[in-house]
Amino acid sequence: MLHIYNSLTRKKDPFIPLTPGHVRMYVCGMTVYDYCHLGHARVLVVFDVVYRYLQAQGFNVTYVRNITDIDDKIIQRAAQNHEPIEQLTERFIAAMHEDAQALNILPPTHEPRATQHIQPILHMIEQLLAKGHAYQASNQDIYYAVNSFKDYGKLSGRQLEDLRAGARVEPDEAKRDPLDFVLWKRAKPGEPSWDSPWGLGRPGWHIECSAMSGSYLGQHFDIHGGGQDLQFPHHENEIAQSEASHDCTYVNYWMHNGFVRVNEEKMSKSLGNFFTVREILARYQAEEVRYFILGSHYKSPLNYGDEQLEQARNALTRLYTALRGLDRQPPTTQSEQDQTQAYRQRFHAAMDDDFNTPEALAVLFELAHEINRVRSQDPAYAQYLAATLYQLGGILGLLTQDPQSYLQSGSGSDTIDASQIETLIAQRLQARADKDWPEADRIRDHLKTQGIILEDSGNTTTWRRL
RNA sequence: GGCUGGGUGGCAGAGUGGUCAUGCAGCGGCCUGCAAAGCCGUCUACGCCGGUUCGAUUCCGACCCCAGCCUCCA
Repeated sequence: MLHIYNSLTRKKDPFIPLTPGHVRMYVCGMTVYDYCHLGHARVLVVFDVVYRYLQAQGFNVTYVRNITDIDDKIIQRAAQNHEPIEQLTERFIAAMHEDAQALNILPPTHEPRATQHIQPILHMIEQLLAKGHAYQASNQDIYYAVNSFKDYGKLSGRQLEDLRAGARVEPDEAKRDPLDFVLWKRAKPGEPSWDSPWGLGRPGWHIECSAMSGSYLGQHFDIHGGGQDLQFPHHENEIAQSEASHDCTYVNYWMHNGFVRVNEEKMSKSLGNFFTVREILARYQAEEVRYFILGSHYKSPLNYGDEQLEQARNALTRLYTALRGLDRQPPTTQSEQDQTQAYRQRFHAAMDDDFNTPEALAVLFELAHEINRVRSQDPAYAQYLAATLYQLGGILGLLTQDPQSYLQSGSGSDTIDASQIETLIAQRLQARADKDWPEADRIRDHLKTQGIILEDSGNTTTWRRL
């Protein structure tokens, strides 16, 4: 049975969806004013695997991942660029979709945008006002009154007192309590705005997720995910908003993925030490990036570096090398299933344990090893194993390429093309037939300097890129 | 200061109260014209100090160290 580490209970809880067979999941997506960086890629990949695995387990999954397309940073960036806000956000939404597609991320069921859900947002704010959980301050902004919600702090394990002690007090703010947060912000001249009972304005950040998750998943749903840094205050505030307005539990399972680090330091926009997905994709294949992300548990820190990406490349090379020449057809007969059963079980046991992808990957390597071991003596068994490897890899969104094309495709600038390589291989085969070893070795060494590795097997030669 | 997570072999990274993680790298062998790939074998571990236990890297306690959140951030 699947167990998920729940940030709310701080332990692994057995996963039982509210509706049998149906999982409703919401993940905080991006604020679109810049390109996705590796941290965003991690969220995308991690929850893509959650989505895929739940589906592989037979659940019907409604997966919602929002887009924040209105906020201070967007307004600021648009002004800097002298660009209309909508043009800016459309540009980066398109870029995000490109990155996601490259990383083999399945599209979520719904991808709601804040600006297209102003009505439900207004409705929720009205409810909160009516119930006394929100108030209009002297500056006209609407704030959530944190002290009106007795469970505030339950997700992040904080006490209101402790939070107040460390809270930064902005002198010009009209809040009653420094921890109160804005639900509706009145528009300044020139800013995008929507009409509301409290005048022209725009939503605060936290309210959009409460409103949109409610619209698509209902007031109480199964899984809510996002980066660790959203646990407080964003998710805490979402709970406060949703539970106060609906008088019911908001979410059963909270999942938070760890950060990407560079040199043991958090990769973030404020530190400026981030790498965009497209920068990385210029140097490594998308599948290698995906493998790199899944190579550590989603809650652990993930240290970014060339060495790590190269290790991912080597690891994938090993898997694809084992798969070369074998078929991806899944086993169909009972006996085929039985022969590979132990591997499936171990893979699922790993994934059932809070999506332990590193351990699941280890099972893939054991399959690869077994394939290599038996392929000459028992080709039929090797074929079942290969099909299983493809199938399990597919649950992680890996091994979707043809082995030949993976092994022969480079990431960066290739200096030599396939037909040139083939020509040289033909020349070398002749040299080998003539037992002209120095010439054969010369060609092989020459290709090696171009990053091409030759592999002889009998009287055929295959090649791959390093 | 408060609250979360962590500290595993050369590197990355799982896990477990007493036989193997896994990948890369190393070493020896097989295969090969030589390689590559692969196979067989093999070496480097569990922050520190106590405690529980027949036995602890794994459980408990203290300590040290690291990262994160407490302010926009995936």
